[in-house]
Amino acid sequence: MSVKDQRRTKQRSAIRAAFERADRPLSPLQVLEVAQKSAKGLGIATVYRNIKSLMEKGWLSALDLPGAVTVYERSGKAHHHHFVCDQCTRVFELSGCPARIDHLAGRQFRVRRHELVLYGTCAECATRL
Amino acid sequence: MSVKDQRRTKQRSAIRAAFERADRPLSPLQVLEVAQKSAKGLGIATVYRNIKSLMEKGWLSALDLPGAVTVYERSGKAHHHHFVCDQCTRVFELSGCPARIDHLAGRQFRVRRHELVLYGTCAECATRL
DNA sequence: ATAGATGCAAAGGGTTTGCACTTGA
DNA sequence: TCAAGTGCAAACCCTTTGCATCTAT
Repeated sequence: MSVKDQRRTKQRSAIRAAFERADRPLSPLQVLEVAQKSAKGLGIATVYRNIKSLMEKGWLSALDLPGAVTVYERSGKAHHHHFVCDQCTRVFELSGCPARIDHLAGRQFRVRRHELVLYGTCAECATRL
Repeated sequence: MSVKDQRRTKQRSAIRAAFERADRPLSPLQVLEVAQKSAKGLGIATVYRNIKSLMEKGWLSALDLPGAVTVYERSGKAHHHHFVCDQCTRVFELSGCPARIDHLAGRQFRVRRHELVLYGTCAECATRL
């Protein structure tokens, strides 16, 4: 019974560090790129396996945005929404939430949560275009 | 250079008919199943190709909800959002759109569009529970 | 020593594409 | 006739899995 032993490996540390240092949600591929800098030879399968276990531990939350691959971020943040850049596909966190957003649904619906995603061009890509 | 000729084929008719008769958005696989009844031998590739061309013609719109495969519905509706019932998974259309929703993103982002999905329980399921 | 962790490559889903054949106009 | 359209299978992209090897403990 009991929790599976979790060994301390450099791959695991590098993956967690990638999320801890990121200021935005990361895709598995983005995690791989960042983590490979400190864990040579790291494979994508290990990234997926670790993301899965970090999800199960509740350390990570998945963001399944329309039109983009699933990205992951550390759990426990305040309610917020996201901006997706159409050019570089990076996902940014936005703070705040429009008031009364749940009122859009009529009285016949009981709203429990919502997802809001803004799409467009980020500052960096706007400069490049 | 002109618009490509569009021939009338039984496959194309069957695919369009599937959408015309459906009372809800359909996935490519669901379209295949329905359309094969009137177009024997219809292949999934043809479904994808026709969906793509119907999208380009503006006849179809994609509904890319988080956590589900992309489904398609006939276009022509005004800008709207959706409510997804957690119990029955049906998707309902909502009318209207919160003012200033795009202002959530700071000045460094150029917002071009947005997606808003409300989740909860629909009236029917609320009664049943 | 030994079970957990990893890397690689192959396998899986869903979607797209190359190609030769079919068919509408 | 002959290019648009189609079916099939292979290719792709992202994610998962099998397996032999490696390694933290």
